[in-house]
Amino acid sequence: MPGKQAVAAEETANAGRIRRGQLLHIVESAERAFAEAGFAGTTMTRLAEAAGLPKANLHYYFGTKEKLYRAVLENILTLWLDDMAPIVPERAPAEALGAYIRAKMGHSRARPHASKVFASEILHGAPHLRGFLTHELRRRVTEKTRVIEHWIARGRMAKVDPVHLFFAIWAMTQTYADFDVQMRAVLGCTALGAAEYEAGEETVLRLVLHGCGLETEDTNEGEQCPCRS
Amino acid sequence: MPGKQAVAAEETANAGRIRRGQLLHIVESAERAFAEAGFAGTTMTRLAEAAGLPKANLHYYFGTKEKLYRAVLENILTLWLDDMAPIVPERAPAEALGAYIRAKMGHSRARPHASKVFASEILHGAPHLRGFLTHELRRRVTEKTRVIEHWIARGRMAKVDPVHLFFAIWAMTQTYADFDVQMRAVLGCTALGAAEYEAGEETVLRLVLHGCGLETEDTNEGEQCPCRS
DNA sequence: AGAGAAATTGACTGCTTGGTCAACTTCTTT
DNA sequence: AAAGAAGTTGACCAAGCAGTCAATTTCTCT
Repeated sequence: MPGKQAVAAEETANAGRIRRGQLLHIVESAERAFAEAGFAGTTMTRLAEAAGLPKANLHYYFGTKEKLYRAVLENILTLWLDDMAPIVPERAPAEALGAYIRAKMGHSRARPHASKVFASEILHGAPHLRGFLTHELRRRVTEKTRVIEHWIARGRMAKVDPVHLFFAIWAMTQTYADFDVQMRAVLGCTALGAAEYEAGEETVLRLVLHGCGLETEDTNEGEQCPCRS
Repeated sequence: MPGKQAVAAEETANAGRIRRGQLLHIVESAERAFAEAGFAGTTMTRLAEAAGLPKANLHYYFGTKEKLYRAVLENILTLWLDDMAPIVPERAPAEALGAYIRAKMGHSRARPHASKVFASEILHGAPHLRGFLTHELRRRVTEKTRVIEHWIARGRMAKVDPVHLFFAIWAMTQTYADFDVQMRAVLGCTALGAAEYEAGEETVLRLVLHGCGLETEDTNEGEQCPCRS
């Protein structure tokens, strides 16, 4: 029996081994390709080149370009929601918002292609993400909004519109992935390095924390910031 | 002679009257169409429909889809730079930055399609805007950066990285045009109205002004904010 | 009014696109 | 080892694409 079980387990572990590997490989290379040109601007031939496979092989696994694109999007969405985890009522507002901003900036740096695919999708009307936006995201934002309202009610941070605060944080953090070309042009550098990301993170932290009437960690030269209007 | 001049003037005013009108009409309707689907996602047939003209007529005026797209982009770029006009050393930082933010928010509301076309272009590597970014925009940012450094040196505002401050302002203001679909989904409304734009503007003003150690206008319940770390 | 320039447009074309398919190879299981 | 399942692939196709063109109408100026 144990032998048979082991064999069965080995079977299931083996079954679809190649499949799983190829699915992941194709989705990952497609993320990069879609980020460069968007859904409409990316051809199946280009996606095949990016994966180093013949076009027909991609169709074997995903059927259509649209289904491959959806797979790429879905791979990205989890990241999006998980970043919000630090925002819980028990934590101090400055600490929670700081952790959130750091997580978002980290993702902008580590997964710029994911951010670009997401941005391009929303920019063009989010035809493949309506459900995610109006259900999963909306629910999560409502939930986290209540945490912020709780902090405000307790006088732990300034009175700021929580939803617009999220819009601001999303915009400021994602811009480091989405608009990197513009930043590189303005800064006159060929790539955004650690220095630029650190300066960006510091700026975003400063604007958000001071805007919420909270002190920044790197400038605690004494007492708490009294901006509580 | 004066008669001949008048006639000549009338001639030049008349010559190309239809041309000018059609060029403008096509560029304006194309802006909307390109905003919806990006350069690659917008077909000449779609652009023709948007303008209410046959496809061949668009080719008569612009030659190629790419030239029409460039015309749309160039129409947008002037807006971009002109918004920065309020930022001059003579003005008070809070007033100047406030005016800049209001101008940018105003454009996001009045010309959302322009913002989306610009965003889509940069998102996909800015193949048609390299020159603008590395020359005109870079020069302008460097110039305005000096104004902010001047304010900081005089102790008129907190020490904030001026370039990243611009990145933050661009991101927060343009997101109201570019990501409106996401906002509408999260807010559960069908269109962003005056209320949403006012709440957004207030939030952006708050974050930027408090982040720069400047008081907000709507909350001057006494003295200046002492955040000057 | 008339002649030449400017503008309009339906019909067309060569090419690229997403997607199919049948022949083939490689794995997995017994 | 053998057979069936899973994976691979070059050749192919219909549809849609940007762009052309010649015939026609409308405009402008004298």
